[in-house]
Order: sequence, then C-alpha cells, then structure tokens
Amino acid sequence: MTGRRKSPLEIDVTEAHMCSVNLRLHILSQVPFFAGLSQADLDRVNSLFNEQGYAPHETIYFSGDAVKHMFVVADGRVRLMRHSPSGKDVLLDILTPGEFFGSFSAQGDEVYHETAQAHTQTCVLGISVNDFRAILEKNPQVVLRVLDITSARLQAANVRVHQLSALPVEGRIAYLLLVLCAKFGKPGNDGVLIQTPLARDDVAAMTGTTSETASRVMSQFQKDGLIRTGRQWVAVIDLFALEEIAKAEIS
Amino acid sequence: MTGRRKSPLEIDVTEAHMCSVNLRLHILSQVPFFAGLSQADLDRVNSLFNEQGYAPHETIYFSGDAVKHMFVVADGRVRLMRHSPSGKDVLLDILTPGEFFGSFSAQGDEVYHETAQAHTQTCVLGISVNDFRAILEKNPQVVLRVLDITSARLQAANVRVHQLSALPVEGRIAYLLLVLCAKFGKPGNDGVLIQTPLARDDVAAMTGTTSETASRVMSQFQKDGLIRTGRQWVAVIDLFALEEIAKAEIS
DNA sequence: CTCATTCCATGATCTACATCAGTTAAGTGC
DNA sequence: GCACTTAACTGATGTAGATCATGGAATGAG
Repeated sequence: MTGRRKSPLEIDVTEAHMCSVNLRLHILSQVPFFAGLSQADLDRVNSLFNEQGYAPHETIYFSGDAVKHMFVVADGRVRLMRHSPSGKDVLLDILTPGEFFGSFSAQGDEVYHETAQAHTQTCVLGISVNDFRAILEKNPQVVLRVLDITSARLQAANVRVHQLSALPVEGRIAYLLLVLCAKFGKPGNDGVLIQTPLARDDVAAMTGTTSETASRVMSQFQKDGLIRTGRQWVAVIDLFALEEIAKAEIS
Repeated sequence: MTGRRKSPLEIDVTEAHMCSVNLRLHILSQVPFFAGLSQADLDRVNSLFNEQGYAPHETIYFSGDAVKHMFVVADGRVRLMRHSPSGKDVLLDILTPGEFFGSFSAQGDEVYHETAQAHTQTCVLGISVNDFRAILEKNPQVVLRVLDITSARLQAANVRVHQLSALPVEGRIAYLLLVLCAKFGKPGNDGVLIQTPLARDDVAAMTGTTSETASRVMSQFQKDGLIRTGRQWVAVIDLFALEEIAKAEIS
C-alpha cells in the first residue's frame, strides 16, 4: 500500500467567508423549488436573502433554538445532527449546495429540532421565516416543490428507520456508501470518489454504530476490494457488491 | 392478578363495509388539510372520493404497487409497514380517522414505498392522484397544510432514527407508549388506555426489536406499576416514569 | 524539520439483545 | 361447557457489536 494517495478530495478552500454575488444568484436559480420563478421574481427573492460564511465545525443554529430563518446552502457542506444526553450524536444528513434546511413548515415550528453545523468552509443564504412564508403563499408551485422535497426526505428517513430495525451494521454502511456515492460521487481513476470529508465517526453517526465498528467494517470492505479509503475519504470501487450487501438478509 | 380485566378496548365492530354518507362528509371536513375549504368546494372534493371497506389484515396496497390513489382513513385503523426479505417487517405507523396515506407528492412517485393494511375493520376514502393533484393546484392553502403534516411526519421519523441509533430497547418502548398514548389514549379508571389493538409483535415492529424482548420489557413495566397490559392492549399508568426512561441515557 | 493533534486500526473483553424452545393463558368456535 | 388457536411469558444459550485499551499513521503548527 505504499502508493496509497493521500487526501484525494478536491475541496475548494476559498478564503472567502462570503460567496460572490454571481455565485449567489446562480445558487438561488439552481435551488430546485425556485427553478420555476421568473427572473423578476428571482431577483425579488434574492433580495430577501442574506448570506453568511462559516468555518468548519462552526454552528449555524442549535437544536432547541427559536426558529427564525430558513437556509439554503450556497457553498460547502452542512451537517444536520441531533444530540443525545449521552453524547452519542446522530448525523441526519450532509447537505450540498442548493439544498435547504431550517424550518419551512407553514404553521411554523417553534424551535429547531436539529443542529446545523458547517462541515467544511461554508456559505449559507438565510431568509426569515416570515419572508419565506410570504413567498410560499404567493407562489403555489414553489410550495408543491417544497412538498416534493420534503416527501422525498420523509421517504429517505423511513428507509433509514427500516434499516436500523432490520439490517446489520455491515448492510447499513454499505447502503450509506451507495447513497453518498449518488449524492457526492465523482468518478475518478479508481472508483467513485465521495467528494466530502467523511471520517469514521461520521459514518458511525449516520448508521447508528461506533467509530470502531465502522472502522472494522470499512477495513474489511477495503480488503475485499469494494472500496478504497483513507483519512476522511472514501472511494467506492464495486457498487454492485455493496448493493448486494445492503440488501442481504440472513434468511 | 385475578382481577385483570380482559380486552378493555372499545373497538366499534360495525358490520358495515361502507361508512355512511354522513360519516363520510364529516370525515372529509375533519381532515386537517381540507378544513379551510368552503362547503361548495368540500362537496366537490367529496364527489371525487370513493369509499372502500376492509376487513382486519386485508391489504389496501402493497409496497411496490404502482401509485394510483391517495387515501384518507374514514373509520378504523390502518397500518403502514415496510417488508424485509428476511420477513422482519417494520411498522412505520398506525393511522386513525382523518389521517391520509398513499402518495401525495406533486411530482408523483412511481410506486408505493410502503404497504398499507387494515389493522381493524376499516373504511377508507380514496382519490386518484390526478384528481388530488388538481385539488392541490387549485387550493394553495391545502398544499401548505399537506406540507405541514409531511414536515411533522419527517420530524417524527427523525426522532425515530435518533432513538434507534442512541437508545436501548427499554427507552424506545417507553417512548412508543407515550406517543401511542398521545394519539390513541383514552383516560379510564386505571391509567390511559391505548385505544387500538396492540400486540407485542406490533410494539416490536415499531421499535426495532423482537416480540420476546418487547414482552420482557413490558412485563417489567407492569411489575414496576408503570403500565397495565394484556392480550393486545396496554394502558399507561405512570406517564412521568416512562418519560424518564425514554430520556435516560447510560451516563 | 519536529512535535502535537487527530484520525484510524485492531486486539481483548463484555453485554444487550436475538434466537431457540417450551409453558401458560386469553380468546373463539362448536 | 370443552377443544382449538393465537398471543404472551419466560428460561437457556448464542452472538453482533459496544466498550476498553493501545499503537501507528496522516496532518497541521511552529
């Protein structure tokens, strides 16, 4: 393993805390649920957002904080997590530019039910819940898109419940790698590289296990030639084999 | 335990496969997301629904079936579940009159991702996805309500993911009983009776454990005076103690 | 470069819970 | 009422995976 490359991730470490105006407009037009808006509407919407930069591990809001904003990731990666008194945190999702988080229900939650944290150097666009709600009320087709996305997330959450209830750790990690591959994968020389920092702790926190067990399972995957992995990175080589493991049930 | 009462549930075992027209209109007006409609709109919506009766354990649709309808529970209880190849099924939810299920995303899923089954004698109102979508497109405020409900369900699913990842079985069952209590609870002589048939298998399938373990945990709860339970029923006596257990983390 | 920190790997134990198995009790139909 | 069926209880045993503990490798700071 002398030739193992180090840190193959290509994370843009731009110094800018703020993202450029160009990027900002581009991002908003890319957000799935604003896709249908006219340029004029888009400009109006854009003026309601303000941007904010975060360093890695900086917290955007804490679980339990009063809800004030809805956010869109402009650049970087954002972690959504839930804490436990014991310290065993659960990583709900890693968000990529164009995805939204925070509150968006019309009735409005009182407090956030998860913590949002910058995973990498991040730029986030925020809008007050009132402004966002006004947009929703004026643009029915936007609401339909938000509903679609929320339904898809509910769907994904149910899959996760299912897996935590019925699959052994190995299967859950295999499935997670496939999901991350679909979301962050960049085909490369050897396998599909998951383009986001991903520590063993992260894998553990997304699959309901410990970092030690995640480490063992991933070591085995590597020995079996299913993945290549190093410090904070993973590349998937054999998608099909992982799929088999994710589906496998011991009769 | 000589005085243990038998089957304290008060399930209406009406013979009717169909629910009356009165009930039907009443149900639709009670459905949270139709609550804002005018009487005229409500009548029009009503005409788009057709009703269907199901006997206990009858299947309304299977996971994997092509999506054709969105449903509202009119009477009885409906189980939403996911199957595993191994046979270890997961019970996602038990629905009560006024709740909807099936597909409702605007883009439309191709197939159902869960199986819906009558839990008791049930009457269900169905509407074609096209008709429902037309309603959504004409009534923005209805979409907002659907979004709210979907957000709340996503929220609940995330709680479940969290618990499966971080809580021991005892805690998950304690929490489940509290949730069921809030949803189906009827205060009675001794404790709050959960007004739905609830076998140990059901508890197990909702908490990611086995019926044996569910049985052991619930026996212990009963010995400790937290609940009263029998064949297919549970009454909660000490809500506060269950809350403590649900929150407890080992260090 | 060197040191300090963080992340990863892996062995040795321990335990919560699954699994297997047999008994008891609550409903149900005749 | 009695026989039959299904659900619940409970003991014995096995095991996946947590926990504890240690050493090594990649990265970052000075």
